[in-house]
Amino acid sequence: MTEQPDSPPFRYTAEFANRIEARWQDYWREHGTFHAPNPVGDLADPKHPRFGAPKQFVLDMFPYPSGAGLHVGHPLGFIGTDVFARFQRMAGHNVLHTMGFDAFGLPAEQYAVQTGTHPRTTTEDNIVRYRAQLRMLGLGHDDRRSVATTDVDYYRWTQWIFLQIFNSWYDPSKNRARPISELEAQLSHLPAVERNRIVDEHRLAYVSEAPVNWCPGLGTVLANEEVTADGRSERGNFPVFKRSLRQWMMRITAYSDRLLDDLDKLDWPEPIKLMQRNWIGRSTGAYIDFPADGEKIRVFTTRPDTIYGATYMVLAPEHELVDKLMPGVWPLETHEAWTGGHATPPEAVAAYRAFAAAKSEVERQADAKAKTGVFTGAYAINPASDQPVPIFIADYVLAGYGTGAIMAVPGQDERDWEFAEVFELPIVRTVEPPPGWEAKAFTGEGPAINSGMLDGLGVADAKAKAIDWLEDSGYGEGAVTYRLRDWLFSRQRYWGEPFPIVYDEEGRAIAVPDEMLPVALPEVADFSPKTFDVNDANSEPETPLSRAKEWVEVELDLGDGPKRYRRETNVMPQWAGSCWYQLRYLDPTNHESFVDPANEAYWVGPQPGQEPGGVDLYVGGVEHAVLHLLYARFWHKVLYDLGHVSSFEPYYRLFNQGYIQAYAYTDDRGAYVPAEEVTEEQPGIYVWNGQKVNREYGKMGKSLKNVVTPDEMCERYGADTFRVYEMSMGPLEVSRPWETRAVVGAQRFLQRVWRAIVDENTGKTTVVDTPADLETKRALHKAIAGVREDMAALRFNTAIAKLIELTNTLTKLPATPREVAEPLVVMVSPFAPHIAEELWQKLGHDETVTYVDFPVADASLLVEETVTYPVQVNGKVRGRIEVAVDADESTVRAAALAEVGVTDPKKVIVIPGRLVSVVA
RNA sequence: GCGGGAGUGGCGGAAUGGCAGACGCGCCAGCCUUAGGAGCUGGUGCCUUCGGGCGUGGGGGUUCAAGUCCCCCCUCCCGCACCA
Repeated sequence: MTEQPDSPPFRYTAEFANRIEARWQDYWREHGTFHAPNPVGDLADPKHPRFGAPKQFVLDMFPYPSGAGLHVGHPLGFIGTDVFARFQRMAGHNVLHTMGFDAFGLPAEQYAVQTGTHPRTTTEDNIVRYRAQLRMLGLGHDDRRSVATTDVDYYRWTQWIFLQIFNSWYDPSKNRARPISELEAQLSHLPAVERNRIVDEHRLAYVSEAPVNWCPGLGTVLANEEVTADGRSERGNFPVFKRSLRQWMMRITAYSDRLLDDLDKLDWPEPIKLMQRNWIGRSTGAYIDFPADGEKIRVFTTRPDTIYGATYMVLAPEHELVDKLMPGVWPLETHEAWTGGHATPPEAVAAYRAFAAAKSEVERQADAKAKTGVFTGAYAINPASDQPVPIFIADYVLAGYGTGAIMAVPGQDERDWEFAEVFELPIVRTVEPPPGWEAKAFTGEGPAINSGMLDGLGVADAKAKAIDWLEDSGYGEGAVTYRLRDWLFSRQRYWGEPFPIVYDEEGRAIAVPDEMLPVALPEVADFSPKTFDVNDANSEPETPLSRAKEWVEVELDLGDGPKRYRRETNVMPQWAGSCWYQLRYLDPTNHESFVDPANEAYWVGPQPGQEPGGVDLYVGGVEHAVLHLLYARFWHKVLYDLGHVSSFEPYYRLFNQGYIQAYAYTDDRGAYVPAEEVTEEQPGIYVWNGQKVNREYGKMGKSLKNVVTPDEMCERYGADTFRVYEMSMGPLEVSRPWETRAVVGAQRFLQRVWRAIVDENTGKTTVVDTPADLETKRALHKAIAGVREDMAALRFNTAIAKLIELTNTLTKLPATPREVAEPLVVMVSPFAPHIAEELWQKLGHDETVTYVDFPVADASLLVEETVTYPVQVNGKVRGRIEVAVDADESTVRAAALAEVGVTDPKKVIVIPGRLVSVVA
């Protein structure tokens, strides 16, 4: 943006802003302005003005330093936390705010593969670039505390925490994790081999052979949370297949109840809590065993009260008992519809299995309405009614949930009803529907019928009695199941934390002892993963580290003399590093432990009114609702159980910022055209280069040709303007479109602030020491009261509106009184810190504005002398009256009636200070 | 299908049940100016016969008073998706 040569030399232009911004950024760095003092250790500083003050730990979600760099959407949350952090400093808090980098993971590796450079090189370059972009925005970070997950000093502790998890087990009787040594002690009477087997089966991090999500396109397995509903990888959108593979798992399911119940103690948005609750998916009910030909078919049900209505059973097609129970020939008089037209049960079952396996996830969901299945030829006995019930297989029963088998109760379950209709199975209602009920299955509340001993009981009582009966008779037991599965923790990639695990000759996983940490990621000739055809479900994962032979084969002395071991060649998933980073921020230079207990207790320990402890404000996007946020809570709880931290939740208050989105434009061929060059010729008619183009709304991205970068905004307007614009364009939690041309409004505001205090021609301050008039004082204190409230509630957009209003009253004055200028500068400083520092200095102060007290409103100036009441007649404003603020109700009433000329009102309502409503 | 969130000027958005549209963009008029992607001042919901009328997705309701509370419906976004 070019300025006229004759513009005044001290006008607040973009160039001018850029000059002072660079200067203040240097100042902050040199003075360590944003260093937050720790209670103990390297970062303790008793001379700091906030040493020992009440703390505030303000945290941004760990960014991934992408090769594409930042666009204007990325810093929205970062600026929000910075504004809040600066406000909290001025409100007297010791504020910890910093930023590190979640730098391991697939994208870095993929980018490195594409460019042929080492992931470390690209990652470090990206971090450098990211840091420069962040610095330019004037973020008040304590840069001493910044960490990257890829730092060896950092992942040394990630490995240490992994070993803590590996070396512990969950004791259900104590409902917490305990050191594995305590389990070993309990089992000391057993022979070593058996003891080891039991111990290894109980570890919170364990190896298991189990069906996992294998993604050939990425060459790695994925966690359930990383697979979308339609069976594709969240990253890259490649097909994902279920394969049974030997993999590392984390026993997060042991924590299901605590992860669920402790949500109630957190200050999080309800939708996020709900998403976690749904993901964990606790259901309470019972296991019931149905005898069948010498076997027992165990089902899970949430409605044990309806057992008398179980008229058939359904197993998942892959259920292990199907082959055992299935007879070679159909029983006599088998219903034609049940056989699927096949001559024998084995043929029918094989055909159905093939049919079900061929369906994609998408097809299966699309077909959810039409129930399919086939009779196995076998019968079980309903233990309550003693009736034989046919056993079907059907794909509406999922192998992965509950026991992979259900008792079908068509009377009280819509799916079972539909299936029963298709296969002409008997339907028995065991809960009496309300009179006039004409629909099919009835899932509501009502008395039990056709249910023997349960008849007449309500649903809850019937459930309890049914469970008692099951437990007494040995047919089952009350039970709770969860949707949550254990967390698949290994990845067949290069760019991740190596496991601190070796295998001995027997193949037993053994922890690398603490003193041998870190296990550094070795250099390899080829760090690219073995790639496969994206649809090659039968391909075998091959880890890049397995090719580093001299690293894999290692001789170690683990206490019983030097022996040969083989290293684990999987690496940890990207989520590992972000499970605990906020703790490392607290004590980043500590070499003795991952965080000193005193520093942990000070920054995130339990507080009055904040029982779980944790970060005071955590800001980030909603996309991590069930991934990072669930994993990090789990790790934190393990650390808590083992006594390493005093808080039992990592993030006390969570805030989801919205996204900045953008318009993109396509021409007739569907090709994107540069959004910057598109003009709106008429409302709704967009033109580029003389041709009409179509507008779409969504993400910002290179391929959409609509990226706007903070770099370019800083250059064209200055960082302060950019910050003010982003904070003023709407509430932080709401997504909204970017509009470059509107940024100028923020610049005009800062220019007016500048001009209210500084002469544009001389650069000298123009404030006067004469007191402000009463009206101006009132405007100031009204602003102070409002801004303070808005800041605390993260309502930055309305806070800025109030500052603009205050500034606009000042521009009408011949000169700005100092007693208004100073608080204005202080209140502006969280949003526009550079210009605020510059103005603060011009007002004669030597020190940074960072630790100046935020103004407090004088309550006496918030009350006006007179108040204007609108007078409504039958709900419409018909006039207004001005009366003394302390006028009593009858005075107001009389004045109001006189004003609107009503002599005989039916009713008059006076709302003190608000309005008068007359019913005529 | 279930659950959650949201619908307010041309646009982003303000409004403890109490004057709808704060603040900003854009637009209009004026000032300044060498012809402005600059600055300043003022205006700007819609309709109007200039009295006023109508307006917060639609329709009902509660109330002196509803964007806000209640009921029904529509649209969009997000999550889950045959979870037994």
